[in-house]
Amino acid sequence: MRLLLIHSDKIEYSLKDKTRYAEYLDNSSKSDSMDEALVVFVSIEKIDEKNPENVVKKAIKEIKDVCKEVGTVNVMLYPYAHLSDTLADPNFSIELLKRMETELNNLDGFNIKRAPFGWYKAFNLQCKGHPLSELSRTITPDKEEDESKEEVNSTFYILDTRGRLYDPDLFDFTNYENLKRFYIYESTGDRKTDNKTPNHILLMRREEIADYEPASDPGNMRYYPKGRLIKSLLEEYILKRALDSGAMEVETPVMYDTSHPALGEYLKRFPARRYEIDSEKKRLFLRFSACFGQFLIGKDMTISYRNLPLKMVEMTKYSFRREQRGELTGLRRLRTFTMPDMHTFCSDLDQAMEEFEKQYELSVDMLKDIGLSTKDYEVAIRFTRNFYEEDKEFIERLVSIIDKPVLVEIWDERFFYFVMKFEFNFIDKSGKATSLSTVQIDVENAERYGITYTDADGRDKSPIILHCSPSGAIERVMYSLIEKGSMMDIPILPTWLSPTQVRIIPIHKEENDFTEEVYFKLLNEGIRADIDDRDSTLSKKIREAEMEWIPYIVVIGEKERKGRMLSVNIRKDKSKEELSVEDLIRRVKEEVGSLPKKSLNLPYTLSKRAKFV
RNA sequence: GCCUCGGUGGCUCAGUUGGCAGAGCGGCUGACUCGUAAUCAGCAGGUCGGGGGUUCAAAUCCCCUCCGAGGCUCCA
Repeated sequence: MRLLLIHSDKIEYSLKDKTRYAEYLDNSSKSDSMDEALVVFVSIEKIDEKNPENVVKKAIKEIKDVCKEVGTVNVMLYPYAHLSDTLADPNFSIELLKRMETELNNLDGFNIKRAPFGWYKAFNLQCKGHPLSELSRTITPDKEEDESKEEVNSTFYILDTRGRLYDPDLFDFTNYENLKRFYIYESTGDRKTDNKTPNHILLMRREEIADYEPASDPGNMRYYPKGRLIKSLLEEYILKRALDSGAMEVETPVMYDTSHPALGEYLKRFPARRYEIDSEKKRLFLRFSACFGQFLIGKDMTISYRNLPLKMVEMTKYSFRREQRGELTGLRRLRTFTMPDMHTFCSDLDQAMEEFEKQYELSVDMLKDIGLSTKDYEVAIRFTRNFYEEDKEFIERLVSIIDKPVLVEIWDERFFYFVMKFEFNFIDKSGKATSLSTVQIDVENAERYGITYTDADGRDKSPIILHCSPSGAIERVMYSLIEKGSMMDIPILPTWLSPTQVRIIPIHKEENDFTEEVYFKLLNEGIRADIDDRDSTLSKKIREAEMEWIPYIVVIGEKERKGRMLSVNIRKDKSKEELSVEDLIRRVKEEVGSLPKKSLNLPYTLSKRAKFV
């Protein structure tokens, strides 16, 4: 809806001819006028049809606010098509205008008039000409409130490793502080925090990992070289593990037609807020996961029961969710993020559960490599009551894999498109829970998308689909690692993810040759090393290397040069050791193991490095 | 989106009842040639987030707006 608001000394109009869309009027109202009035010229637009209540509400608020500002209570609503080139259907527009009129009339102390719709009119308007006397407003509807906003009836329990289900209020949370915080976080509205900026936000900037980009939309970050490196390593690792587990990598579009039948239905069941963009003929939305892309591929495939379980994966760069402004927090919650999204078509529930368990174990294992052990997150398993009664042992097995009590949520009946899901939740210092890995058993979408496989009996059947993000969003993994670091006595990243793995600090110029020799040996072994060649003191260089969380700091002075040994500060255990270059190489390589290696994407001498922050 | 709080050199922040925009770090220049968490001195650097208003005078008061943090809500 477009509004042009003119604060006038007087407005008067008279009707001339009808257009095709003229609303019916008796003869009494062929002309009208109003003194000292806010004239509101209105164009109702196509997009308003999506959520009329909401547009009316917002428009009324605007008009009310402007009236207050200019100090008038007289309002003339004046339909005016020329403010927009995407007009709504005329019948819809008349209804909407009438509604605005009614709503305004319901406000106390206002005098409302409305000019008729669909007539050629002559009008005279005397604008007051003060600074606020001419205003325009564009009102767009919020996305229609989700139809699925009804109450979900569910009950929380704690399930321990011996298969005992507890009422959380009766469970002894001693030694399970985080589980307790997670339960409180999930079950109550109690989200009290220390009101401080989260550690990872301070650190992501100080460590030159990521930063806000005010020139973009909120929740869209920029990544500096170190951040890009960490992110890229994680992406590579996570994708590789998914492929190794048998998934086929695909790539699907980031935008889709809002009016596609299957997508429209799904949008209602997954009510994430979308970014929308206009193309010539279509209104498109940016994907919030790779579900549609992979389902649409699946629909066109010819699948035999012999092919199942069948997995597709995509590292979605990007997924978009237009989260509410106040929900965005650093790397924890974004509007644009990177997420591995894997879907597995399974023949039946038995196969789905078998796969579910494998993917659960895969997730545990991946997080471990990434540097998050089972101590670092809490497990939630959620399912319908039926499901639990029929498959108790299955759920108990999941608990035993994690080997500590988990939070269980039991839904009275199936409410979502899935019958079961788990998530691993990182709990940060301020008690906030953030989901990382998750798998859902979807019993609805195969049918909706027309995905079928041919079973042994020759009949086409709908598969059950697993949705899996084995690590959760990459940015969230980074958030968790940084937050975890900030809670450690000596913050550190896993060696394979540390941008600089070895910092070499020569003390005098005389050590330059040996320093370079060490550097190139490390480089040749695929180890990310750099040299602090700046004109500064040793203490200061050590301090700065420590603040960068560098796992190995090598100091080279006269003694080392002559003995061809290295004095190495090992951050992990705060120790200092004398190592040969070969020993150092062996240690680093051992720690990195088969995890991805990438070259340092910064100049290898610190004197060449500019500051990003 | 709503509520609360905030935005001052690249960074972190001070700036009193409205009255000449400051410090530390970083950068640059020079000195120091250094052995494990900040060597010393000098110099440069600011449309006080943006727009409008009040005022003789606005970083400071008012309005609008953008951005950030926390909360509500929600999630990968």
